[in-house]
Amino acid sequence: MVQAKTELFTIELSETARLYKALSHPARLRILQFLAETRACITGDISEDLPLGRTTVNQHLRELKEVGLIQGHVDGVKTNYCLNPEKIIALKNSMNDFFDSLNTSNYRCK
Amino acid sequence: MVQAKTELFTIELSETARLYKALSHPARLRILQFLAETRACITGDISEDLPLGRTTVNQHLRELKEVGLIQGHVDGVKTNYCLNPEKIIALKNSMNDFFDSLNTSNYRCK
DNA sequence: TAAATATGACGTATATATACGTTATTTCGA
DNA sequence: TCGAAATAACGTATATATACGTCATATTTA
Repeated sequence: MVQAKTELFTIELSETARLYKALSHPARLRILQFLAETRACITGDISEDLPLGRTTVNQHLRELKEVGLIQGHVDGVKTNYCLNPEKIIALKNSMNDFFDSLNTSNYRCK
Repeated sequence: MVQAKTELFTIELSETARLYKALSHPARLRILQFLAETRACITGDISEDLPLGRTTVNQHLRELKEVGLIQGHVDGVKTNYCLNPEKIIALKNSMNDFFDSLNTSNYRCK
């Protein structure tokens, strides 16, 4: 086996890393911004706003949904996507916690 | 071509995504914490602290160095690694800016 | 009811990431 | 000076990620 060593780390670290990974692609960041701007929770044709194919965008949406950052409500043929504010705030806090844990305030090298 | 569509997005978004990607692996998060704890800037044998081989750790270190989150000072045969506080703080701010830009305070779905 | 539309699921090709062995290089100490 | 020790560079195998075409399904609406 070459990978999957992710389990050898703290659950907390792994979970944090998983969230960062969800944000590690510009398309997904853009999708989040887009959903925030048009809080109308527009359908999957967010693809109109992106230089990517529909299926690709759908894939990114799925990834964001998997980590809970967005939600999708089926409405007939369409699917309304929207942010999950609670999760977003939780993520923000988690990030700040991590950075605070680094505590670089008095950090001195060497 | 199948990938490299990263260039089709804002430089800012791409850069932000690149930073998140640097944080998307538990080993790299752990390395940052380790460097923060033992602010002695211990050598590359950070590998002692990780369930990974030396070369793998070195690779992660290189990635962190590439985005500027850590620095490496050669000291004879050894290399002293340490955090780059400025960059870390900048990253933290960048993250908060991004999340603030989402402005979920009055977000309402649908 | 039939055709159009919107999606998600599935499959696939290519690019990256991850993990690590091996080798070359550099430096310190005997 | 020579060998040991610490690294970085390089190469490679496997796992994931990315992008997209195609197809099946479901919902409208004509």
